[in-house]
Amino acid sequence: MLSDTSLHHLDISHIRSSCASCSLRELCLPVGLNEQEVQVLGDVVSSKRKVQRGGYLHRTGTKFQSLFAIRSGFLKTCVLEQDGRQQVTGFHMTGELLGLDAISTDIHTCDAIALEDSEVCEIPFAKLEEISRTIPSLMRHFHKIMSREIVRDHGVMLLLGSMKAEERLASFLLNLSRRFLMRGYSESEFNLRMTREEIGSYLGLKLETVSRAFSKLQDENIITVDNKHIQINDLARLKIKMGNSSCVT
Amino acid sequence: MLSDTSLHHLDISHIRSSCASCSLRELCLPVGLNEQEVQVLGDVVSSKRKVQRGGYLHRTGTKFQSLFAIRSGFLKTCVLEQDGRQQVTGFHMTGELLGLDAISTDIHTCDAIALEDSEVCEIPFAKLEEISRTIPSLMRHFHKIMSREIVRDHGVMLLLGSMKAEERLASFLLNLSRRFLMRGYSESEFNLRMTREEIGSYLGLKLETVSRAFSKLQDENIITVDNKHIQINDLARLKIKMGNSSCVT
DNA sequence: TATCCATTTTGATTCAGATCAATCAAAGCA
DNA sequence: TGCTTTGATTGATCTGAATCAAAATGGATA
Repeated sequence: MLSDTSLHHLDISHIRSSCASCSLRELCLPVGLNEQEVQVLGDVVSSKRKVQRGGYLHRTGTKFQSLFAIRSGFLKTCVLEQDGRQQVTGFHMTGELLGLDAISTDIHTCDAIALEDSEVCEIPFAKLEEISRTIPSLMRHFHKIMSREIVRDHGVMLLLGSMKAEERLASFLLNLSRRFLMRGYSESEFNLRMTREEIGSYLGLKLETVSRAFSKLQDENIITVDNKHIQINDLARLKIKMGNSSCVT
Repeated sequence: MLSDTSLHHLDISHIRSSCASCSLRELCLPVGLNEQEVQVLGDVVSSKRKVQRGGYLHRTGTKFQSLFAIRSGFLKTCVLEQDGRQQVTGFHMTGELLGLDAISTDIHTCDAIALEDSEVCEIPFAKLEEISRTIPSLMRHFHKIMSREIVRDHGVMLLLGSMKAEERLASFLLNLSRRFLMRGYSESEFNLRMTREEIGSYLGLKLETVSRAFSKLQDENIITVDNKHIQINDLARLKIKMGNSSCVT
């Protein structure tokens, strides 16, 4: 259902970075590059930037210059309408690439806000396009990342268009679980970085509904909730929750 | 709100195509290329393909080879879950590019089905990547198209996550209206190519709700509905319908 | 430590949209 | 020409989530 933008499941352990300002190893871009190519890429990834919890990485309407690769931390992206309506379009963690939406018009179409102190590498997009001409595998990889974002969004559309509250939450938790696992963390126990309201915005639900769905899953002993701390007790049953509204008793 | 994938609002009238099999002029790709570059691109756009109404352009799970640029006609794309749940992810018309989701894994992640007899140009993706290395403006443009698709999807997410039935339908109609206008057709009068059920699937509503929303807008004299034929009587009021659930009486 | 504010949980009530069902219209076909 | 199928409309009823409201919890800070 929900997938994500990074390619961390690919093996990048063989890559050594020679970039001074920013360890390329941790980025999602250098997959499959040789030593020399990584060096070229290193020159592109110009600078490291820190964003405090609550701070903006970029704002809607501002000029687009660079993509941002998350080195550490946790961010949300959200779009807002003129009438004040707001929607969280994604939660983003280490290794993922932000700013892809802005390529279209050279203007950022969403806000990116840190949900905890975060660190990103800035990747000037013009330079990235430039060198991707000489490194086909980099270009290829970049296209896959963009495409993956489209696939992810289609998954969210399916979720928003056809799932019930509890299914949406199950889907959301399983998505987080898998992404934590891919990064070497526990898949069954983690801390949420976002509020119930932010989860609700992402899932198209009100915060009270999110809270009730948490409580319901806890009552069924599928998860244990302690405020932001989540323990998944029964991954299998959580998966069942996600995908069978139509055939459940 | 809902945007689309093409770049037809850009002026491409100066472009003359020398491609035998397929008039490039109508595609979304050759924007801003010179004569010689268009010729190079022409060699890439290998073949024209017809898809009958109801026929598949591509199916979920099949190997990805090519993007498809729509020359004429109207198609829908839809994703489906193992449990049979289905969701229309988009409606696509002349000049738009299909298949972007498949770049990610080299496998199509959605079905593309013609809603009327359609014609597409097949663009082998490997070749497109190849020549985009030598034509920077083409690469640039391709990136913008992908990014635009992401922005479009975010718009749909906002719609599905926070709009009421009537607002969703208004947004949908306005989106179609604008796209018809861009292609030189009437913005106030057109025929829908899809059923109420398909509209419902796209908008996260049941077909009865779509039908009721049509009737409601008609009762208010904002549109006139005759089965698939839609006349927009008051574009301004339709726009108001779209964006003010929170502040309306 | 006490206070304040944000967040979360839970309950009661309401409502928009789903569901169930009937009717109607148009299109294809024997 | 009647028959069947598909799609659209409309009505009645039901239900899941929103809304309104209150209480509980937690974290930050003076």
